[in-house]
Amino acid sequence: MAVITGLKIGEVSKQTGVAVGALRYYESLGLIQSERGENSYRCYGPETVQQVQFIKKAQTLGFSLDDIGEVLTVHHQGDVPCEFVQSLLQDKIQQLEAQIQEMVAFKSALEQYRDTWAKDHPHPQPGDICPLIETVPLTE
Amino acid sequence: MAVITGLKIGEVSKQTGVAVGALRYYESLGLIQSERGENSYRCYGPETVQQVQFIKKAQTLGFSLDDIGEVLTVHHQGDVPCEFVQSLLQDKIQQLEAQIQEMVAFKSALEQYRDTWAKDHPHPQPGDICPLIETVPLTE
DNA sequence: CTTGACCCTATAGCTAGCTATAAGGTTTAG
DNA sequence: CTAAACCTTATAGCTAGCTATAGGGTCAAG
Repeated sequence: MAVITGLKIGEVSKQTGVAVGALRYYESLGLIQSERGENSYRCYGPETVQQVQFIKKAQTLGFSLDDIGEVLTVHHQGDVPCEFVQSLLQDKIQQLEAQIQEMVAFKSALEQYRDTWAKDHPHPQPGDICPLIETVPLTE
Repeated sequence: MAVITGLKIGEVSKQTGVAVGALRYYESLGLIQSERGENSYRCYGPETVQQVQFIKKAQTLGFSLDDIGEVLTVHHQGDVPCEFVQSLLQDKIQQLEAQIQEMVAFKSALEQYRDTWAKDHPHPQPGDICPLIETVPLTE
């Protein structure tokens, strides 16, 4: 006879390193499930630990809880979500690349301002708060 | 006799392109000031337009409203805040560089996962949700 | 004289992923 | 038997820079 080990939320928390409040939050989002004992305590199966670790791992890859929920939905439909995960990952990589390029361009712009200002300090106009910033164009 | 032109908040909004609510928010943070007419309407001097544009320009450089508040404090103390602005800008550039490096490293890690997975699809373990994600180590 | 365009304050909501708190019920160790 | 250590729900708060809404007062044109 298999011993049915129902885990209390604090035990899941200790085994995964995820805070009790966060676990309840995941449950409110439908990422994990629990039964209730007669005390109304949440009662988790041992597979929950793996599921929570799955969430943590997916988070380290930059997946949002929303993404993870979609992955779990695919899983619960009985499908293997690997293809879906791969396409999500590819999206993340592309978004990251776009953000990096934006940030590099922005950094260059800031360096331009810094260097221009260092060489050729702008002349204050009457009423100026800071002539450096005042030279920045208004982008509408 | 100089004509005293008191601007109403909607006029400042139109001249700067900044929403009325945002202007009230800036005022709540002490970034701009107003007098009140007997109607209790805010009444702005014409220099307010330049001040709001200053805020917008500083924002395009990545300064937070908090930063901008500090710059304005220096200004209101009668000092020219250019040196302070330059040091803030240098900080921004360095933070940006650090973030870019983080993101590049993270992107490489994701690409590694993607490429490893593409070559050598991991074998599902019993209970796995998605073998791809399951191979990610738990970072504690 | 009324209608619409303004203005006011105060509060709630948005993003994301939680944490913290209040106000209680349960269980377990001593 | 009591106190600590759990558990429960519900709500508020955090970041930043706002926007949106409710519920009102004021003002200008026709």
